[in-house]
Amino acid sequence: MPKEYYDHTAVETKWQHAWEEARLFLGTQKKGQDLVQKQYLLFAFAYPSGSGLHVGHVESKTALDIVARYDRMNGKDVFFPVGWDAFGLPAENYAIKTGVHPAETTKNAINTFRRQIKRLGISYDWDNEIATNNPGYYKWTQWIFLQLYNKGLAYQKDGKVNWCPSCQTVLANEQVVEGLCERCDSEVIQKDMKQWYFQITKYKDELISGLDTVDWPEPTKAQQLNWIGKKTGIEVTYPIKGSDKSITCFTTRPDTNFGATFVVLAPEHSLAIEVAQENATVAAYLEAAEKKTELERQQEGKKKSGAFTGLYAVNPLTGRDMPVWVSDFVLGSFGTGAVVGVPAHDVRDFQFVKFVNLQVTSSAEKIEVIRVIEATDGDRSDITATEHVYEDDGVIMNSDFLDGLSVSKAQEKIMDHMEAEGFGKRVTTYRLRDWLISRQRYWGTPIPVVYDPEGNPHPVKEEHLPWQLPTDVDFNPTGESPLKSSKEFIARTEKLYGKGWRPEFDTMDTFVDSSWYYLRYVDSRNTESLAISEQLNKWLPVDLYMIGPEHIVLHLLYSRFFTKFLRDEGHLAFDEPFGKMRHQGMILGPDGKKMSKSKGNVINPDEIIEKFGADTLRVYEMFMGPLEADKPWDVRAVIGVYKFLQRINRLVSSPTTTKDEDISLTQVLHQTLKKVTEDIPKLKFNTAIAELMKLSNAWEAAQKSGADMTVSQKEIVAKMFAPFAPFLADELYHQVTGVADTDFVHTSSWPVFDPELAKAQAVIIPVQINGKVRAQLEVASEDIADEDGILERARTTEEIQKYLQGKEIKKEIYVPGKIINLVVV
RNA sequence: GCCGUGGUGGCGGAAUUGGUAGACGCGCGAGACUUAAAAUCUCGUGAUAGCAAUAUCGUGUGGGUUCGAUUCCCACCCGCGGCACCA
Repeated sequence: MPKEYYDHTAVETKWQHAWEEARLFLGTQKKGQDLVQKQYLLFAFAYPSGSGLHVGHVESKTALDIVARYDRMNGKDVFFPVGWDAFGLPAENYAIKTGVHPAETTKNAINTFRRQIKRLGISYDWDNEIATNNPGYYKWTQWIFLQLYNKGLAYQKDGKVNWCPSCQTVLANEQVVEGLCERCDSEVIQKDMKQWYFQITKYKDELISGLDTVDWPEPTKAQQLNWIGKKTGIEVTYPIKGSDKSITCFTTRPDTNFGATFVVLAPEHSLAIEVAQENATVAAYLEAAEKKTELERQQEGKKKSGAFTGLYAVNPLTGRDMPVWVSDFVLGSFGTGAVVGVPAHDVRDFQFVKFVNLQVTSSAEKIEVIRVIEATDGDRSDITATEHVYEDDGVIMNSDFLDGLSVSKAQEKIMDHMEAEGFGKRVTTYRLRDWLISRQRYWGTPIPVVYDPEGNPHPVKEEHLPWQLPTDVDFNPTGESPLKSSKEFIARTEKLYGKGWRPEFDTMDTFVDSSWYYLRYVDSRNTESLAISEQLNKWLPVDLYMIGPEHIVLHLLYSRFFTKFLRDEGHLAFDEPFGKMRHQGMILGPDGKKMSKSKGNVINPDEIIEKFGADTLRVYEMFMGPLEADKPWDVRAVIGVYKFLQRINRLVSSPTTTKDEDISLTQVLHQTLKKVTEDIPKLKFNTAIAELMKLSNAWEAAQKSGADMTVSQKEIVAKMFAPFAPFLADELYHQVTGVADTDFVHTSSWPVFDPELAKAQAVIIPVQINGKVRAQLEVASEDIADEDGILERARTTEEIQKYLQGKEIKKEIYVPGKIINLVVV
């Protein structure tokens, strides 16, 4: 490094230690104290992975740290805690591979993360650090379980669960990705087990309505809504011809029911199973369908298959006989497990008809396609190809008393009619299912339940909490819960509850741990309660939550459920845990692809810090682009930021050559201050940094002509850098002001810009002829309202005159302060 | 297939209640300093044509609205993320 460069390592370690020594950002819980203006900033609970901090962590942590430092300088009470989502499968899998105990792995990983984060200069309040594997924490995870249990919201249920043969554990439906295990990509099979569930569905309607009260990105809300999946539709009952039986189908499009021409049962439907007793074709089909995995059924989605039951259902609207088929494109778990087919207005139905009509021999068995909606372009032609299937809005036709109505009006009318005639019943369905929390794993919070000798579950007594995770455990997978191998665990249970009693051997889904951590922070060392109400209601809800898009559905939904439950229990006085939420984008490798070890495109933050310093890493990542966008890493651009910080250091720390302000430089300074002040709360860090770069350019130019900033102006510059490059900023602040090393730029107050100085002095107004810029007018800012005068000037400008020769001005447009357009012919 | 989201120079990006497209940075080119290099500084840098002034084109593609469109409307193409054939 050249001599004139400041030594980033020396500067950064110096201030890191000075802040630590001064306990600068600690003790912010403020128990028993009033708050000026609270600002609870929360970073998504991080899993301390063995590979250490990732540049993606750096991005979101830095973004929040900028807000934290800025808000503190603006006099707010900032609460910015940190903790670890420390239970989880990776540590257990690592233990299985290497024999190193998960507790050991986790401790080491946390130490690494802690060191890296401190080196980055994130101004966390480490006093409140928590980790979910700490008994002092999971005591309260278990306590919440007991509260849910007492209210009947934690219950056991038998049923098919997703079983991952590799992880040897059960997965929630939500954790199965395209039939594969979310974590290890093994194919998931179905298995019967007794499991613990939380009844999140109790809150389904409030989980919907609460979204109206939070400041979240709209697409995030939409994803939550889709996940909950509230749908209003109608169950229509069709009698079966020549029988006293009937089939009930659920549909959201009853408006198309005059075009219904067939019915399909899921292979799991009871009637299908009944028919299979005497119909060999159907029996064979059911057998084949049962063998298919969820994945196969998905993959074969477009390739329809099925078997005819020989039955006909009667459409009461038309009197038409509708053949009843069995097909696995209909899901047994959704609606009623039976669907009425309208091939003209549903692509899947049309494809099924195509399959059937190729299959059957007699034309009487072929299924008809009847159009009942006229397209918005007036198209009423027959539907003969998949591309013509019309699923959109339009005008109803071929539908007796519905003809001429819009889709939505027809839906209301037909549902009224079906209910009045007694063959339909309006129903609301939800996609959301209860939350399966049992895991047959070691490295998690033990479920606080014991079983009496008859096998009946009983909650662990509260005085026995924390119900400790045993350590004498063989965590190698055997297909059974690892906790079964602990002698201590069983002995403990018998000692406390009696001979023949057994503990629950399953642990909880780690999503349970992370569904309430934001509550614990505000009173993190409390041994009597999960946190006292006064602290909870003082700090929460969270004012800014920064999480990656991968947590949009599950974590948020579960956290919101816990918050609502604890509110109902009287512990919380708010309904939603996270007021404002924003997402950071992904930092991609230099090749524009997602970073991964296998692609070899991973950028290690430690290396960047060593070469260029934490300030450079921070400023670079903030300068890459908008926070929420995915951005590729550019190795060379990092150096550009490094040089920029070196230049700022040079400019601020060089001897001040003037006492008098240079007015134009002062104006630029205040314009910069205005922009930075406005951009930080909007999280528009990339443009704020661009503005600071412009300032350094203007400053350098001013120096060449003999001008300089005054000492107090340099102080403003140092303060503006404090949120972005906190180490350099403190170094410069001390150089400029000469304050003692026990004072810090981070405890100084944010400078206030002068609106007069920040205002542009003169406005450049482009003059267009027929929309093309031909000249520019410089107009003093006090004159911009003078429309006539400005238009006159525009017309008489020399460059404009030549375009007006022999032409007539048809129209003159003046947008004050923005543009002039002369329309000529 | 469905849902969401995005597409702007060689690259990252800036600018949208419709008003000079390309701020800022990277890269590249030329120059200054230097024995030389590094570092630093200066100038230039959307494309095409031209010595130049300048002209024309230009924000994924094709239309439309408008005095004026990256921004609004319609259709389409491509990338990314998510997914549950959800009736």
